[in-house]
Amino acid sequence: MVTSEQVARLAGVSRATVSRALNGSARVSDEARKRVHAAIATLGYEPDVVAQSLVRQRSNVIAVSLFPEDNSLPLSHLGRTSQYFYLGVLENIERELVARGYDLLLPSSPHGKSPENYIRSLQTRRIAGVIMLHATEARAQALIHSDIPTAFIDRVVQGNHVTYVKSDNLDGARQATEHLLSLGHRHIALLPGQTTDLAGLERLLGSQQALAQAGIAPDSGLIRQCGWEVDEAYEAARTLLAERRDFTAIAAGSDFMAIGILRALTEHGLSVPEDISLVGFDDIDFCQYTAPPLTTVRQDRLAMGRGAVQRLITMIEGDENTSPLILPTQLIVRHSTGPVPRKVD
Amino acid sequence: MVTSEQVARLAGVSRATVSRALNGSARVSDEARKRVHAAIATLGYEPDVVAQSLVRQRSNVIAVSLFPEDNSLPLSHLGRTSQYFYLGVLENIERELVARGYDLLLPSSPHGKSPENYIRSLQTRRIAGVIMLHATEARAQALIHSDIPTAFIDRVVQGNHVTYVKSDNLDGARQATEHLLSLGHRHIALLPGQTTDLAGLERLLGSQQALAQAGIAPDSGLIRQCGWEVDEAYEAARTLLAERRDFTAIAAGSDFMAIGILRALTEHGLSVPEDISLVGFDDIDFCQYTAPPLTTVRQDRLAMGRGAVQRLITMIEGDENTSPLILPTQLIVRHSTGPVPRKVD
DNA sequence: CTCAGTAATGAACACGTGTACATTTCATAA
DNA sequence: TTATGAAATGTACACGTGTTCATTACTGAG
Repeated sequence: MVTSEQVARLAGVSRATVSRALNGSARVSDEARKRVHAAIATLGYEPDVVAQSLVRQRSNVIAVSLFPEDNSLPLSHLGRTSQYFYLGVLENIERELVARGYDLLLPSSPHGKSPENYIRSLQTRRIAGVIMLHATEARAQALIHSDIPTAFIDRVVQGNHVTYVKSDNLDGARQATEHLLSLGHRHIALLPGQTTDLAGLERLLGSQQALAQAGIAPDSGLIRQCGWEVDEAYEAARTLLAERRDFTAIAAGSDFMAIGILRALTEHGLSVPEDISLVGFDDIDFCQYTAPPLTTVRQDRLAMGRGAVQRLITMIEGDENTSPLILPTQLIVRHSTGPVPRKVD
Repeated sequence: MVTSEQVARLAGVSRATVSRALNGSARVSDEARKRVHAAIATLGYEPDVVAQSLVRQRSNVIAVSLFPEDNSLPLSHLGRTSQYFYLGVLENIERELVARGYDLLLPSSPHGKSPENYIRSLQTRRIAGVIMLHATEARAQALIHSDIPTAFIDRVVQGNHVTYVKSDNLDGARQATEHLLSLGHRHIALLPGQTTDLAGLERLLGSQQALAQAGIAPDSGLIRQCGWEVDEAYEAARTLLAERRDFTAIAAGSDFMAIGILRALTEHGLSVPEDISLVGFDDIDFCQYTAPPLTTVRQDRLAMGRGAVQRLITMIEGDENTSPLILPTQLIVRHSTGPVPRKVD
């Protein structure tokens, strides 16, 4: 390991000058600066990140929570399948962090700890900030009340050192529903996902707004609340079909849910989009490969990751109050939606 | 921040005694130990991980490479879709690391750096060890020749401080092919994936072994080499169909490839498994939700993650030569395979 | 009682860096 | 020439921990 001491010796200056030459802030003569950089290049010196973290009282590490916090449960409250969406966000978070000189730590702490211990474990690691993809209520509260800068994804929060990034779920659901309406559908079943999650609730409201605007009376029999998982949507769709409800289209709360619904429809002898139109949400990679390829609402994973990092770093660097970011969504029309079938029976 | 100094003061001992009481090795009187633990509980003390890393000359951080190293490319050489498989492995790596008191860092270093800088950046972070899911040749070589303990996944390596974990791809492909043979198939097309990757090569060889053992002459016209991506497999399958080859089954190198193939078959008016049987590889979550649900070969992601962590930690703790781990694979029969169709034409 | 030996403990240094403060150098104006 | 100030640099301390080495307390044998 080559240290700044060796660099100083070779450059014929003191260690303090080396440090100043690197961190730029203080004034160093051009002469000395040049010699220092030459010595660094010769020796291949890189500062010891650990020692820097100790003396600066802060590391360059950002903790990102991707996995469920309780490892006794195989599923997170948001569902295993949501990880596939968040993986895309994570990848963009990673790129943006690296570009800005930060490291990414997974997970934020040992599982199963109390919120207090969770915060403490972040502190003993000198974590500079946190990005929350999956957060339990307890941890979210703990972070909000701590002074650790945190960016939440898909969760609305308020306070100092805290902000959030989310998609405009309401508008996305509205777009999807309006698309179905424009195809002539009037009886549209809604399976918006877990409405105790904000995302699910907003997707439900967005669809309802579009229906109301089109002058369609709400039919509570066509609204089904269920979890985010494929199987749950599958079961909900089966129930809906068994009840012989009258509908020609379904708006799903996520692509994985749409996949479950698609399966239920197919098993029931219905074809998509000839008999029933189907819209998903998220635009995961997989959508293009279902049969038929899924019409869906795209969430901008790149902007989500970048936006979270950019806002988090702003907070870390001192700007305590950072405005949240609401990202536009975009309807992607593929082949799971079509015109209303003519009534045969 | 509560420090060991405060604990020492409250317990009425010196800081050295506190340290010894925590790290166990040296002898401390029961009396003192008890007072120290009481003080720790009262104050809620947790050791400063950064300071520990500095003095121990080693952190408790394991770097895991999940994402492609060159962020100018949207795809890794192993393909974007392989991330979905490795995400499952990563989750198990994370759990096992946390259970053993280690942290997980993503990524291992800034992108686009030379192998020398890559190693140096690991060293300045005092990284205890590395798990490689996606590795370019240059980085793999750099790690092998460094003294940083490294566990490779799906890559065979030899040397000190280095070991690997992989599935028995050969046997898996053999199982899949034997399954097709047992259903009466004699004309089996092979799309084993990227055969410049070890996994692809082994899957090809496994299938060929099974065919040879059944006394079937190799038909090079039924072997198609292509990349791991859905689209590549889709195109390869289309070409195969356009050539009007005579086959009743396809063994794919991955589930995502199978999805592409399934699409090509469906578009060509063929149904699975009535006309053509199809086997995948990996058993990603998605397999259950294709139409029809995919017969495939399961790789044990839990054992893969655990095995890599367990072997890595063994190396970190001093046992330089650790044997590799070859994991058994398991055929999962769903509904994409069936008996040979009777010849109609 | 004395001496040796051992268990327990504290003082002090080391890890590699950033930075406040003191010191030196040098130019400029009175 | 001398005083003044700014610019550049070096010295020394701090960050929080682990660990060596010296010191103290205590036990048991002679």
